Amino acid sequence: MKRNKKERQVSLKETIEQKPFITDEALANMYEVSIQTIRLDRMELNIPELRERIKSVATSTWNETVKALAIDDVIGGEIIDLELDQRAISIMDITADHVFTRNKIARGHHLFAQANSLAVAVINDDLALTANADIKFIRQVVEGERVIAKAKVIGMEINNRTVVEVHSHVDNEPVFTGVFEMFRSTQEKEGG
Amino acid sequence: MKRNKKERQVSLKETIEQKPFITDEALANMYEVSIQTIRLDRMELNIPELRERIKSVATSTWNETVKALAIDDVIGGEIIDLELDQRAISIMDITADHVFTRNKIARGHHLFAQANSLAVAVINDDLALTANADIKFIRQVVEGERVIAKAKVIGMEINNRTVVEVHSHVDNEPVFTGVFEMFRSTQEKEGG
DNA sequence: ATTAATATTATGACTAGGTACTAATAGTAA
DNA sequence: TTACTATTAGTACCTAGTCATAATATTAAT
Repeated sequence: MKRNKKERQVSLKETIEQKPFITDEALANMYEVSIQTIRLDRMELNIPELRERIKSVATSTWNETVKALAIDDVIGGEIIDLELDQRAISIMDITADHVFTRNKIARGHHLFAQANSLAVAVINDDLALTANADIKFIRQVVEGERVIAKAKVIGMEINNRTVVEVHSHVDNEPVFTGVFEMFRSTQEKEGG
Repeated sequence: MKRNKKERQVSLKETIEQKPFITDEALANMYEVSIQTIRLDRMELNIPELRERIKSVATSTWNETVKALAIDDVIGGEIIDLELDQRAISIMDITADHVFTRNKIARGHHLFAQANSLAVAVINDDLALTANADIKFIRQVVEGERVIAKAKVIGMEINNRTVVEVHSHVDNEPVFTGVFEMFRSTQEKEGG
C-alpha cells in the first residue's frame, strides 16, 4: 500500500475526514510510514491533532448534521452579514426541496436549521455549541418564499451560556423565532 | 466560597454539566480546594475526566440537542426493544406539542429526531455519531397518532460507517424512513 | 483530651497523544 | 558528487489526567 508523498497525503486527508477519531499511530500503521511522517503530513495539510479534531466534532456535529439534513444550501454562502458576537443575517430561499409536497409548506427543521446555524456562526468562539433551543414557528412558510433570519447576541449570560435570539421573516412578516443558549469554550477564570 | 463536601459536590456536578469543558484545575481554583479533592469528588460522583467529557459531547451533542428540540419525551424510556448492533424499536405518541397548531400535523423534525435517536442508540459503541442522514417523509402524521420506529443495522460499511435503516409506521402504514450513516470510534486495525 | 473516622492534600510514577526541535539517514535528480 | 527532498529517529516538553500511597486536617464521639 506504499504510495508516494502526494498520494499518501491526499488519501490521508480523506481518511481523517472519514475517521476523525483515528490516531497518528493508527495512521502510521495504515500507510506503513513512521509516526513522524504522519505528523509532517498533518502539518503540511494543516490537519489538527486528534484531540482538537474531537473537540471540533464536539462542536460541529450538530451544525454539520443540520446542514446535511437541511440540504447544503442553507448556510453555504448565504450569510450576508456577520459581525461576531453582535449580529448576523442569512437568507434562505424555500424551494421544492424544503417543502412537504402535499401542501408546499416548508418543513420546520429547515427554518430551525437556518436559525441555529446562524446562532452558531455569530458566536465568536471556535468552540460554540447549542446547549438549548427555545423555538417558535409563527407562521408557515411556503415554496418560493425567501426567509431572512436575523441573529442578535443578547449579552446576558444565563448559566454562563451566551443567548442568541434569532428572528426569521418573510417580507417583514415574522415566521420563526428562536432563542438559543450557546456554550462557549473560553472559560474565563472565576473565583479568586 | 468554601462549602462542605456535600454542598461542593452538588455544586460541582451542576458546574460540570453547565461547562463540560472545564478542567480539574479550574474547578480546584473555583472551589478553593486542591486538584486532588476535585478528582476524589469526580470519582465519587462518577464524573469522567475532561477528555472523556469532550468525547461524550462530540457524540451526544446531536442527540442532546435533538432531544431538547423534540421535547424530552421522544426517547425517554420509550425504546421498547433494543438489541445492540441489530435492531431497536421505539414509540412516540404525537401530542399537541409535536404538531403545527393550524393543521395538527407533526413537525418533521420530531419524526427525524425519533429515528435518529434510535439509530444512535442501536449502535454498540459509546462513540457513535451521525455522519449523514438520508431521510424521507412519506406521509404526514397528525396529533394522537402513535409512531413506531424500527431501526435495523445494515451490515454493509460504506466508507467505514455503519448504516442504520429506520422505518417509522403508524398503524402499519409507513410514514417516515431514514438511512443513517453512523461513525463509530472503534477503529479496527487495518493494513498489515 | 484522646481516639476514631472522615476529609483533604501531597507526592511520585505512569499514561495517551500529542508539539517543537534537532539530527541523522535514504532516495533521487542534476 | 553535490543538492535536495523525503523519511525516520530521538529528545525534551506539554496537558490533563489515572492510580496508589501516605501524610495531614478537621470533625465527631466517647
